[in-house]
Amino acid sequence: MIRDEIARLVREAARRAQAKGTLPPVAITEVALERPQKPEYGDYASTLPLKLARAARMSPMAIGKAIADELPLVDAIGKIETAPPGFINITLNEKWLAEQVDAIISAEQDFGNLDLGRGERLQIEFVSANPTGPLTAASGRGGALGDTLGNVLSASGYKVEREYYVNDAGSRMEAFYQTVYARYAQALGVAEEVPPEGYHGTYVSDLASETVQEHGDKFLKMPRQQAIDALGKIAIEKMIQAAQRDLADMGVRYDCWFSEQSLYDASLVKKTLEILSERGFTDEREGAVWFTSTSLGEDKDNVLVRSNGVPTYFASDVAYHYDKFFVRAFDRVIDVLGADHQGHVPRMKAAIAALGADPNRLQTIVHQMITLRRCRLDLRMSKRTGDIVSLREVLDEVGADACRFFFLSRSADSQMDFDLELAKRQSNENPVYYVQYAHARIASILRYAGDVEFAQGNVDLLRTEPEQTLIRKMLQFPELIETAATQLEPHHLTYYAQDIAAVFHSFYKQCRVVSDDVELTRARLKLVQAAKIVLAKTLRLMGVAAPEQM
RNA sequence: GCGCCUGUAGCUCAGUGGAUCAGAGCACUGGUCUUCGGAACCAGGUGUCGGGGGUUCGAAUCCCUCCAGGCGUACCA
Repeated sequence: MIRDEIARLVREAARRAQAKGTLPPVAITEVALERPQKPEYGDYASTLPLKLARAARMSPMAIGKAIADELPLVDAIGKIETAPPGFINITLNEKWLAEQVDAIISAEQDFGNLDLGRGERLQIEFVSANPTGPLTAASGRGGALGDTLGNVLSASGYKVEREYYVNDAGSRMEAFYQTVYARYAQALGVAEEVPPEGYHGTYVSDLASETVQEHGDKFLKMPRQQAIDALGKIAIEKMIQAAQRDLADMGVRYDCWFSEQSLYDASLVKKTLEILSERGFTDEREGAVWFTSTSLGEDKDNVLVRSNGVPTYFASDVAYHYDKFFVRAFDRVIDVLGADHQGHVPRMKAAIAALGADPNRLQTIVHQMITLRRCRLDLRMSKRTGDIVSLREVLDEVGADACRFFFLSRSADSQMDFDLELAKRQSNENPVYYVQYAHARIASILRYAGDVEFAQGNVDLLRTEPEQTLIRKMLQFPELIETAATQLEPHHLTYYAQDIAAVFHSFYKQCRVVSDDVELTRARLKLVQAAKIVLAKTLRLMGVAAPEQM
């Protein structure tokens, strides 16, 4: 991308200045170009002179001049200026900018794609909510983040696999199974109590009656424990399918739904425990098996196998990550977690190190909690009490597009309030509609232009300020992808989408596209076409629809 | 107690390895339209960047500390 190209030129210019002796031979630090916010400072600015000043024992302005003198005036660069206290400001060339419209059109949907990943195999795991209840609105945040990040990383040259870890094993299962059995029995008029540690939400009753409809009372006729297991499995299957539906309706797709139970079935949990043990990272105390993470700098050890012989969730999760790093051997793994699981991160990293892999191959995105409100009241989010707002409800009320956009529009680090009533009431003012409207408007212009043939349009005519501003904004797109991919911060997309929509609307207001001037019409149709490509791609990465009309 | 995250305009929030960092949207007020979609455009900001210290030529950004909130800190997941 052009920014990196210019950074390279600046670095080379500095080296040339050193070769000539106009700049002392000090180490050239990384040339990071900034994007000035004021147009008069150009498109890119280098602070290299300020950074070198101390070591070079020269005034930053003099360094700036020495470097600027060596900068070649390539096609892309229109103007080079040094500005106090020591900036090198670079303005892109108008003609070159105009020509980029053709470049965008020919790149089409590949515009902005990068090759940061070089084909590296990367797995991103997200949501992975317990299947013992419906997905909550909170899962929507993980879904939007994970899916969008997956899109961005794919566009950045990674070979991405998306995965949902299904916790279909472990101690919560039994409580859920018991609950299903009780509700099933109740649906058939048999008195059974939901255990206190069971799941009290009404959805279990719904599941039970559904099962009665499909299977009748046959489970009451078999041995109790057998019935509990059979009913439980049916119910879990239904819950998983519901989760798949919810996420699909939000535009989230997975390559793999990975079963926790399968780790036990394949004896991978056992094997992983053996490896940890062989490598000297386990200890037996009070009848339990511990992972001695303190030896790896952790503040505490963690139980792998309880004194009753049952492995903990942590044990199977270590096995799961063993599978990720050693069996399937992904180069990189990203786990998207809610803040309520943040404590899991350090011990998981320790476990990966203990297994013999570089823990830096695991990255985590810990997103903060969301607080749901309805009519100013906080809503609890617990599956066990059943007092939840489901993702389904949010999708139905707010719509998938607005929902995704909203979840994405804040950095994962910040908590967010989600007032359902507000989200509904404001839906017409939601930024997502502003962005989609810009896309629909573009589509409309292209429809209006009808059969005007503009493939041969001369983009060199696009020299006015609104046109050039739009082009500049489009050229920021690859930089945006890079930021989102390297920082793992998809929220920047929503801001960019609003920016480019605003710049387009402004251009539209000032520049008549289809007019009597045939040549200008063709050139501007090309610009509009390019804007459509960029806007549509931005929306697609976010998983938001780019409507032709609305 | 300890750990992670957060505190920026009335509200919701951006601000990518300091300088060219005081920003956007919403809300509010006032303008713009004889033609391509007005769900639009243009104009309007006196904010101790939670408080206080520190480093520096320069800090919303880095360090320390205090305050406030969220989440962790289980032989739960």
